[in-house]
Amino acid sequence: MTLQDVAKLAGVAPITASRAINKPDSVSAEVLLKVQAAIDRTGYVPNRMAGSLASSRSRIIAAVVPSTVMSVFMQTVETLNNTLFDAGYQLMLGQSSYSPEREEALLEAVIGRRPDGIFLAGILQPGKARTRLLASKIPIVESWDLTQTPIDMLIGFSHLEIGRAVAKHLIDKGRKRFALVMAGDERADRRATAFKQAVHAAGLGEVYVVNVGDSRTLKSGRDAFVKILASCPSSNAIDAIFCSSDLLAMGVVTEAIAKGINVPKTLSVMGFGDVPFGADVEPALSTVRINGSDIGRLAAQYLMDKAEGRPIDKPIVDVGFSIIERAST
Amino acid sequence: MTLQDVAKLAGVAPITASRAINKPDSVSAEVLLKVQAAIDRTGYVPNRMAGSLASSRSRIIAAVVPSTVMSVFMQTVETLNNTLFDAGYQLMLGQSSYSPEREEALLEAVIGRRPDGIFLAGILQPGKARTRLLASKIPIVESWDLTQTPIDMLIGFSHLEIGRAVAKHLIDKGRKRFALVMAGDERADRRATAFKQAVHAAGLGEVYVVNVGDSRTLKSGRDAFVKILASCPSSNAIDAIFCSSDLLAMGVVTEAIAKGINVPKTLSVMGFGDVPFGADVEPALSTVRINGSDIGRLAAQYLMDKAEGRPIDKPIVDVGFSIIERAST
DNA sequence: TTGAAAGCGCTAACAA
DNA sequence: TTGTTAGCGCTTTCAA
Repeated sequence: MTLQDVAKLAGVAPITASRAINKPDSVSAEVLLKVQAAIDRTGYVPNRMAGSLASSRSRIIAAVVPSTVMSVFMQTVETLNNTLFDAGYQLMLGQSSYSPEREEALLEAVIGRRPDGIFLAGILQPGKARTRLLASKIPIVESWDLTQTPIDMLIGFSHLEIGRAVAKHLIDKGRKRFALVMAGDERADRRATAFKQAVHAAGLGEVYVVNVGDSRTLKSGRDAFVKILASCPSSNAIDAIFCSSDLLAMGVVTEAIAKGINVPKTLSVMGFGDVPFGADVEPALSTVRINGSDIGRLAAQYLMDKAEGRPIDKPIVDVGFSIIERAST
Repeated sequence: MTLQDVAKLAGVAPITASRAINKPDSVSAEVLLKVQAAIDRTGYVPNRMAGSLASSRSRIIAAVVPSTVMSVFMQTVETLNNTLFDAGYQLMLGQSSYSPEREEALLEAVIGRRPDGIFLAGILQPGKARTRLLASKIPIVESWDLTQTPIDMLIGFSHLEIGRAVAKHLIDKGRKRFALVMAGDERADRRATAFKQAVHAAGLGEVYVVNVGDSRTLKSGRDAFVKILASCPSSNAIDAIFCSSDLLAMGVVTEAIAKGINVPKTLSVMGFGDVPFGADVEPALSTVRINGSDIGRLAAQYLMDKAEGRPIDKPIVDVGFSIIERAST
């Protein structure tokens, strides 16, 4: 079943059938009816692959994320996908699994598909992939971070500001002894750095840091808190912990409660990411909220606008964040 | 940059350059070197869209899931995606948002892309989309359920058996008064039905059911438990609850603890899906584990095998499930 | 092992 | 409003 067949059945030229399908307004009512009838009779589904090749417009957007299971990026991807689909686009999804090599291979494969746009969770460091992407002229949105030199467009927020804001929040609560529980993640490192600076600027002591590596689980949060308890003298106990994800924070809270430590009376715990159920656990988790849906929606809009030749008036957007104060602080 | 350009630069015919790229073994070492050099010099990335059209092999697999955020299907999708990528395939991801209309539109769009295979989270009910899919001859894996009449291939497990197994587990623990907390989901309904039958067969009383509709959140679990408390006389209180997802179960547990009810002493709670952190909350959550990764890996294998013309010797596979007993029961 | 010719199924550009 | 022609960038088929 090809457009040819449908056109023949409808008694029109292939291009007329094509127009009836893609730009129904540009065709007479009579033709529209005949083509529609032919399609219904044959069950014809246009081959978008061929259409893409002929028009150099694939109507595919690729998204590259580090991971998809329990990932803070998925809300963004979901909204991105839904927004794109409603506009006639499809999403190709790639996972880099936090590996730069894999990310590079992924990007190479992605370029081969000639997508009309690429969404990146994060900012791409200089390297072969970045050079390729730059050369490809494909519209690109980097995200979840800020930089003066994006490849193309950028929709993010400042991790430094977050570190400072969280420190301020905890200091305002009267906390004095801080710890950080962090996954091995460059963005988390920057939040941590800003957090430490703010703590020092307030004249408060050393910040104790636990790095959980690539293990972003609730269990790691529990383990990290055990480590903190073991390492810090109870005479001068940690009274506030900022974690690089909500799941880690929930682990810390779980372990603290299991050890009979009151959250938030004795210990404040703060997460990052605002998982959907953070408000409903006991105690409800204070956290940093990023509006992932906003990023997804805006990214879809930007990518489609650029692909369709519309101008982007603000290619770098800071969507900000909110400190969500709940029971855990 | 096209294959033409690269071929000209290398001093060979386009088809020879194509072979150097795709079947390096079928080409002399000398040619390989020249083509490789030309590619390196130009930064050429083959246009897979054109290749797909010419060869009728897109090396794209489409996956359709109800949702992606906090969804039990994501482990499957992640493994599916990784397995495919390692074999040179890309994944297109569609979300039906639990809407049959959207699913139908999605499937239509998917067919238009001429994927080499389609993965469906769940079983497709008879209807227009199913007919289309059947007619398209595209390899298809349905999943997460069992049926005698799949569209093509099937990798799943029995929801009836799960309902029975969970009932047995709770009855064996000496529980007598049961409730179900269920999202509006046909598969959950079947688990519920089998659960109720097993309870009745054991001579135990009516099962109290709370339907939370489309709200699969921890909050809904909490609300459901409030409802159960309000509706069931304390003289004959519910002592075991089976939930249609782990998140709902955690909500029930959270609310129970908040109300001073001991889990599991006074109340047993069982989830479904085995979220990654279920083992690490307090109390650890008993649940039904589906090996999502196995499903994803096998689905990728089946889809690629069929796409590449290899025979499938067992097109219907029951991957089973495990009852994971933890502290909450 | 290499190449020439033809064509995958569609749409852009132009003409009627 | 409709049609003709040419071609998107690659691979298949067949021949050398």
